[in-house]
Amino acid sequence: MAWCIVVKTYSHPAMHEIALTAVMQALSDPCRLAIVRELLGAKGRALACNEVRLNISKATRSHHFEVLRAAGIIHTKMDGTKCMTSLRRSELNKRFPGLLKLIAAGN
Amino acid sequence: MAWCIVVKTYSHPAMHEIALTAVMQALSDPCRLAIVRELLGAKGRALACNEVRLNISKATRSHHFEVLRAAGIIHTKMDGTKCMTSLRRSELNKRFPGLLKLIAAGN
DNA sequence: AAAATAATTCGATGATTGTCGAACCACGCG
DNA sequence: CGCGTGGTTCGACAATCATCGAATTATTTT
Repeated sequence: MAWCIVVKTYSHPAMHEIALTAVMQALSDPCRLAIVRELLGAKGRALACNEVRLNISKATRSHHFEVLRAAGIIHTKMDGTKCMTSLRRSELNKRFPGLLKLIAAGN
Repeated sequence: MAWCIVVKTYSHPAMHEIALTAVMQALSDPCRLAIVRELLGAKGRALACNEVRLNISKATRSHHFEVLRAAGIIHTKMDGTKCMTSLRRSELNKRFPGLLKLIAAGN
């Protein structure tokens, strides 16, 4: 008998594959910018997706996290029924120095 | 007899009116990013719109400059038949410190 | 086993966007 | 004056995007 353990995983692009335009695009939506800022405020702690306060449906929320993931900005990992999200801080700082600071300061 | 001297002018938003999302949005297009980089390379010298090399039609070009202008990134001024474009460098550096450096470094 | 929880996937829909050609306007020059 | 140059404006069109509800999957709790 064969076993196949199915675990949901997420694909994260390598940093060097990421274009600045993609990052800008991802951050051009107020919801997504809010998500990133929340993560910045969490000081490195990973957040469950639903921990981020947003007035949008589950589906839309999932979509925004997907976009941020594809843009290389966040990292997602399943943990039981929750999915824990964190910023790819050090990588972003290496690839796009100043970006996170810009976002944190901005307003 | 009444005179009405009609001169084409451009409206430029004040810096404090500009949201980071709008800036990100404007820079999320490869053409527009290329324009900004060209201006960065011009070291403060204002460029005529058509001086920027782009494989797009006049109409599209005009559109992109309009978007950049609305986002507060460039400043445009008529000069005879040409329109001269320059970066709003110091203002951008004040409002969004690190942004221009990010764009210049990016790749 | 059933219920509750957390999140993704799947259409669908309406809005925004990038692109273009064509028409247009203002200026400077012969 | 008429023409060329530089740029804008106006539809139009296709593509992308944000948003949602409903169906679905996986896990934990009861």
